[in-house]
Amino acid sequence: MPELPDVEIYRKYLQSTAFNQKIVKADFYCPRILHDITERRLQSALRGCRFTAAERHGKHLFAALDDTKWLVLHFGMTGFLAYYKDPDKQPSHVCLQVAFDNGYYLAYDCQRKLGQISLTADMESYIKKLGMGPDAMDQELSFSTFKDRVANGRGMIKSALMDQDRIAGIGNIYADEILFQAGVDPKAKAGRLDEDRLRAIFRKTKEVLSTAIDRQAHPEDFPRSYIIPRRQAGAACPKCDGSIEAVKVSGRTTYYCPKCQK
DNA sequence: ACATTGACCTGAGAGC
DNA sequence: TGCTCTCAGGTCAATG
Repeated sequence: MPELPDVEIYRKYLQSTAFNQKIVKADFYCPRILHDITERRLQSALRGCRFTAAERHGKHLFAALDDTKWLVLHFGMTGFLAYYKDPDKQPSHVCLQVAFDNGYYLAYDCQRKLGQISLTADMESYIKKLGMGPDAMDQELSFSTFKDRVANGRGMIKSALMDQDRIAGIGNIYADEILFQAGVDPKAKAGRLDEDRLRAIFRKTKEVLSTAIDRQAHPEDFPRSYIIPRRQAGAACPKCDGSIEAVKVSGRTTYYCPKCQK
């Protein structure tokens, strides 16, 4: 689930729930999710601290601990956050549970355990180390930077959009939506697209992602012209009288309308 | 340089 | 009802 819009919603959720409360305890339930850090070190980094800020870069969430270090959360395919007081509200695949002094808990839940939890003193260098490109929603991201990063190579445009090293934050389903809204064939060669199509993709990237954030990433609340709520082969295209087809692009199932996307 | 495949994990849903 | 099969919104490494 968690692509840029979902992680942005988690960021706001964290901000509006767990901020500025003292952490009294942290419990870990799946060691494999820890990345380059031991349970002990993370435990001692968390205890006694408060979450004081939350930033997002691509699909990564950075939660500041007393403004001195960052808890880094990546959600894999199935991760999410939950804040609750009643232990009955605890979700079923908790990997990390933080207890606060007000009696509430914050859980990082990840059913398939494909996410990662880490710690860093410096967010910028962490991002750099991972080789991530600029965030897709970064206000500073200009068309020319976007073009330089995305419109090169012989690969397909959908793969380029999903490549976190080029632009961070776009995953399988939002790549499909962006290309559907831009009217571009997901298999088109990234390096062969003309200026107009690239501009359309750039514009739709911002538009689709911000629309998704506004709608809380609930597909049922997306505009009627969106393809995301209709991700099945044979579904009616929301823009023409054709129908949606499923194909594989870089191994990922891709839904698109062959009539609208050339 | 790029596409493809399989691996990492677990569970939901389809089909029988 | 229960079994088996396929698939899932992410990423990485190995292979062609």
